[in-house]
Parts: sequence; structure tokens; C-alpha cells
Amino acid sequence: MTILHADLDSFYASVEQRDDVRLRGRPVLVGGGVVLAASYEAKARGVRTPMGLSQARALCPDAVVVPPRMGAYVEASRRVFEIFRDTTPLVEGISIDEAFLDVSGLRRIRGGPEEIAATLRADVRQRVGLPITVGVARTKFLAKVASGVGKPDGLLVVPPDGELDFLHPLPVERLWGVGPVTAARLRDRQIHTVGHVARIGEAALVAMLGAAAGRHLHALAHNHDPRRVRVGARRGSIGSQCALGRGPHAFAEVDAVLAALVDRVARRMRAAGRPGRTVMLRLRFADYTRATRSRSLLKATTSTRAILATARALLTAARPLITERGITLVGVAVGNLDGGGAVQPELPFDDPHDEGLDSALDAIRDRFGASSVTRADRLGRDLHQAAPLLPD
DNA sequence: TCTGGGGTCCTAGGACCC
DNA sequence: TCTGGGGTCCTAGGACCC
Repeated sequence: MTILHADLDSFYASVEQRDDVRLRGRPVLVGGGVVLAASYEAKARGVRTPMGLSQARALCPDAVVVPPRMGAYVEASRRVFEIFRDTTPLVEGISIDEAFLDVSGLRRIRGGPEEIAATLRADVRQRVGLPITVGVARTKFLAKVASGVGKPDGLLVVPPDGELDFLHPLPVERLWGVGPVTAARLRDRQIHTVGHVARIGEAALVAMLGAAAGRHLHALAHNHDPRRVRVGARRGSIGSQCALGRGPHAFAEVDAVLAALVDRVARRMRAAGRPGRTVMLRLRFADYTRATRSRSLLKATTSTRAILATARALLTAARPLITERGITLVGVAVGNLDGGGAVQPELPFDDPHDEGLDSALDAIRDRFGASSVTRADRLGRDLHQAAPLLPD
């Protein structure tokens, strides 16, 4: 098996630099309240995502700040994925700017993996105007690590006979699935490199990190990764959320934001033809602690009314918590989405134009003016455009 | 480093069933 | 009357990814 991991560099910022010559060679920050993407010029000064914009400006006073243009990013992504699929039909999208490509068996048609990867990079540069890094290896995991090490605008091939020599000196943070918490746990035991992880027994790792994480890490450290490139995976939930700022926020205001979020989520579900059964309410409080509440319906639905009623019940039940801790984010998601294939023609009309609901949402908007509801709506439009990464 | 919006997967207890 | 192991679903929380 030969896998490519292709990853666009500082994607949003690169699109901005592509579209405006004045931004080239300069530190560019894409974002509103926080940095969504930073160009390499900005990263060199210590800017990271998601960093507050004020802090990023302090690090990099000459940075150009650009609001996100989701439409442009989605279009660029679509064109890049076309190039991926021209290379091989076995493409697994990971996000808007990243994919795995299985190029096993293409040698006779398109040459060796290094040649395929070089052609891919040149195509993306010529046809879309963006820098992209490609990692090449025998496994998905190692290809992903290789692209990370190869960034920016690079090509890194890990030869089959040099895998552990490449892998073992790397810091544990390079392993996919090792975040701040796991890294800290390993560091506490003086484990800093992948090679060190590889020398620990699986049982010890499981005791340290839990069954799944321990086994996962053990396997990765030995470069055991049998996962295939999966084409056509579908998302398992559809959701939307909205940060509210420090507050305070009246309960009615939170309720209004929730209604707008449900409205948007249900629209996306109907557009995708994916009814769902489990409604999840997500809350974040002033101290950044979180809570989730969920309830499963008997039958999957795309009805705004049904989802809203459930979400409201969950919110009302959580009201004491909200009063006590103060709320800074509200989100709603619907999971247990009905699977694919079967076309259900009535679905798009499941929630026909509902004047009662429309007027209720209008009333909420009137009452709360432009603040939270409108902001959530605008955000939602942007995000809706960004949504179709995985096919729904 | 005081933190956005979109997701995935795992853990763990309890209910319930055979 | 006292007892088993296996399985699924639900709910809440948490780590992680881009």
C-alpha cells in the first residue's frame, strides 16, 4: 500500500495571499475574534490558531487582518479535490484542506509515488495557485506524520526500509491522537519521543492512557496502521454553535439564539436529506467548563419544530446550571443521522414553509434586535457554505 | 495562549433484553 | 430463590482533530 497525505499550507491565509498580491510575503491573519488561519510569515512570529486576535496583533503588529471568505475557500477546496480525484479515485477527505490518497497500483500508469506526489503538487500550484505539502508512506498514519514534518510547501517520502528511523526520534506530540493531555501524561513519566513510546509495553500504555488510546499509541509507535483509505464516508452529526461573549445573558436571549441555531441545523439536515434522532445541547460557561445534554427521539426527523421543542426542553432543564455559572456558548447538534442510500422523497418537504415558526423566529429577532440572533445567522451562512466537506 | 465552529471517537454507568 | 454472561441503547463527559 502506498498512501499520500496531501495538506494545503495555511489554507485560508494562502487563498488570501493568492487573491491579493499586496498580501504576499507579509504576515496575514484570517479571522474575526480569533485567528482562524495565519500565514507562515505570521507563524514565524509565534502566532498560532486559535489565538485571540488582540494577542496575535501584539506579537505581529504589522500583520494584515482579513475577515474570512468561506465561499472562496470552499471553491478552492473543490478545485483541489478535483485534482486529487484526477490522481486516483481512492480519495478520503479529512477536512476542507486535507485528504488521504491511495496510489497503490498506479505505478505503471503514473510512475512511482514520489513522481505522483510531485505532479500533484505542481498541478495544485498551477491550476489553483496554492502551496500544498504531501507526505508519502506505506500507512495513513505515517503519511500524515510525513506531511506534518514536510511543511510548508514540501514533499517528504518515507521509504519502507526507513520507517522507524524516521519515526522514533520524533517528539510524541507528532503522533496523531496525542494532544495536550496525553502529551502531559507521557511527559510526567519522562517519555518524550516516539521511540521511547515504542519501548514501553502495550499493557503499560493501556494502564496509563486507557484501552483504546493505549493500544492505538502502541500500534502507531511501531508503525502498525492497517486502516484503508475510505471513500464516501458520511458525517454522523450536524450541528451549529454560537459563542455569546462574556455576558451576562438573559435566559430569553439564550433561548432565542438556540432557536436560530436549530433553524439552521434543521435546514442543513433537510438540504442534505439526513433526518436525525438524537438532539444534543452543548453549553459552555463563564469559567470555560462545559456540559452537554442529549435526548433521543423515537423517530428520526428533520422538523425544525420537533428539534426545537426537544432542544428547548434540554435548555430549560439546564437553566439552574446556566444561572449559576453564567453562559458563554450555546450549541445544538443532531446525531444518529439516518444512513444513506435510501431516497426518501418526502423528506425535503418534511417541514414545509411554517408560517407560525417563521413568525416566532421573526419575533425573537425583533425582540433582540441585531445582536446575538443576527450574528448567529450570519455565521451560519458562512459555515453552511463551508459544511460540505464530507458528503452529507 | 484566556480559547471559534465544525466534527470524530472513546469511556463508563445504567436500563433493558435474552 | 438465587444466580450468569452477552449484547444494545441511552446519556454525559472528555480528548482530540482541522
